[in-house]
Amino acid sequence: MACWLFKTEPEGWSWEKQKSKGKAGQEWDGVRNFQARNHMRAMQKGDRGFFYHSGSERRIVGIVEVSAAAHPDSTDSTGTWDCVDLVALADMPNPVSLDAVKADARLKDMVLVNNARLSVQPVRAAEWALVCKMGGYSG
DNA sequence: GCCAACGTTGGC
DNA sequence: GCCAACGTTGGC
Repeated sequence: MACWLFKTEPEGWSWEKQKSKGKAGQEWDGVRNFQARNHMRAMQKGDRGFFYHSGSERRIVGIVEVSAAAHPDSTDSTGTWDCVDLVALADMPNPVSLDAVKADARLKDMVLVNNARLSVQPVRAAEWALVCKMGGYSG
C-alpha cells in the first residue's frame, strides 16, 4: 500500500468539508498539474494519505483513504485531467505542523519540505510511520 | 504583502 | 526543442 499527501487551502476545501462527505467520499478534482495527476494515476484503491492544510495553518490534520482509483476529473472537459476519490478516515490526534516536519532531520527528504508547491505528493513508508507517530495516530 | 520557486506557455 | 516571459503557489 502506497502513501501520499494531499494539500489544500482550508478556505477552499477543508478537512471539515472532507469529513462531512463521510463514506461517500469526494473527488479530488481541480488538480491541473501533470506531476500531481501522474501521482494520482499511480494510486490504488485502499492507499492512504495525509490531508494537509496549507496557507495560514500549514499542518497535517487528517488521514484519508483512496476510495476510487484515478478516473476523469468531472470538472474537466478536455480529457486531460484525472483524479481519485478520497474518504476521510481519521483526525490526526495531534496535527503535525510543517515546522515540526522541518525540525526533524529524518524528514528532510519529504516532498513537503523540498517541493512545497506540489499539491499531490508521494510519502515514503518510513516518513509515513514517523509522521503518524508524531501525530499520535496509530491507525 | 512580498518574494522565491516552479510549472506552463508561446515565440523563435 | 530551447528559453524567456509569465502566472501561480505557498511560505515567510
